[in-house]
Amino acid sequence: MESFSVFLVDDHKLFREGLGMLLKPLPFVSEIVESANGEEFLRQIEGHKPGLVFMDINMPVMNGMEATVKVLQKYPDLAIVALSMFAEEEYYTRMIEAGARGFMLKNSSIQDVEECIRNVVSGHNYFSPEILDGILKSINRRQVPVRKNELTGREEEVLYRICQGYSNQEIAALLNLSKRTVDKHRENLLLKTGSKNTAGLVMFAIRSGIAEV
Amino acid sequence: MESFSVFLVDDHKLFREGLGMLLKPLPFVSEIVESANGEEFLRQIEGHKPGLVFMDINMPVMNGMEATVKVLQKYPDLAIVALSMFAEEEYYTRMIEAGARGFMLKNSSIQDVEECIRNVVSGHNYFSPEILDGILKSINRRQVPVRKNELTGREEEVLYRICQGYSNQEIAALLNLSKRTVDKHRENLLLKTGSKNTAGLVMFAIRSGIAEV
DNA sequence: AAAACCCTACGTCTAAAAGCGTATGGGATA
DNA sequence: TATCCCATACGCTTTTAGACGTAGGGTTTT
Repeated sequence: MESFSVFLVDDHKLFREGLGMLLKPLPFVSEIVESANGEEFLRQIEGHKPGLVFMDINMPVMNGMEATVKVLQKYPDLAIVALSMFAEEEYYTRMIEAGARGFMLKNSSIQDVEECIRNVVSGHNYFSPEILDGILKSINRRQVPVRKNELTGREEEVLYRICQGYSNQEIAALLNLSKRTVDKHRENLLLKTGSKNTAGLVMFAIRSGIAEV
Repeated sequence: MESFSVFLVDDHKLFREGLGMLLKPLPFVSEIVESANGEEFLRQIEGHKPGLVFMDINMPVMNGMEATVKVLQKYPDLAIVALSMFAEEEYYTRMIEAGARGFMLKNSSIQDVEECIRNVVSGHNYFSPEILDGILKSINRRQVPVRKNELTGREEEVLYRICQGYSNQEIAALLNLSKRTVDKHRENLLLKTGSKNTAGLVMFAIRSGIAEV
């Protein structure tokens, strides 16, 4: 295997640096470049094309899904591995759609990472075992052929405010809308996210990065 | 400075290993021991007393606050530094109460960590700048001298169910209580956590580790 | 023994959320 | 052009949550 440079995109510096130290000794890693978020990554990649990217999902400014979509428009054969704390369906389905070749949980070992790299740079995929379990499960309970998610901009905005503790009335005032409009957005949010109440909406928002804990 | 062993307590293996790689070269670090959660840590510390502990807060089985309280009962002079993703008041106040000597955010640099270690092992404290800001702010808005938090066992249980999306009625059935009792617990939860509605409760629960994302 | 705290439980009232349906104008898209 | 999706908005009903208050029986702490 030829050696190549690796990009680490994650907003937590300690994690980036630590992972960098783990990767540096690997024989096929020639260089490591760090980015704190998707936007910084898109800037740094110009004239500096990596062989592999480890991409966090939840990041400020620009998250990993957006960055993945954008960078693959320009470099369609780039190997991207998503990094996440959570084996959450919403995450890996979106990242797979975005074009990521692998999905690793942050509680993996460095041996797993090494195996992942070998697979991914040779054109294959790699998914943490927990993710594979999740994928199989989600295939089994696929009663509805309809896709549920993908919120509209307004829905995300309303959801974000809900997580901040605002009531529909308050959100309406904030966004200059009728209270009944916000009611409707909330109704659609419950439907799309498959939640049955506010608690479910908040959990969804955090998992999908719309709200931060 | 004499050299000493360092414990890393965090449920994310990659983070542990990475931080370990960063710490290993430091001259005063003689050995690194990893634990995946508070319980494992308490087992491993027997006959293996470290000079310093980096303790994650959100962990399964036993979280960082509980582990800190317990280990300090036995080794009151142990230096413990909390590690967290979030500069959240609930976190650092609890960890400070528990007896931690420092609080670092996971987006710190290894230089910060080194400074932190120097301070803490010499008996001083260390807090990330964001934390210090938060502490100052919280002092400024201290209208109420009353302590708000510390939930009872029942309250935590109810809160946990709320995060799972259960209504009060359903929780009552689940725990064999009157619906009105659960109403009351929920009311007290709002009061103690300073939330104004369900969304706030869920956010609190996640930050404090009562619910997992 | 007294005080403090916890868990349980009830009553009443208002506000908010949730579950339905309908509808219109605008923009993108097929 | 016709179709689809989005954002906007309203009506109606039921369920749930939130804001007060009170109170007994139990345990733990002082």
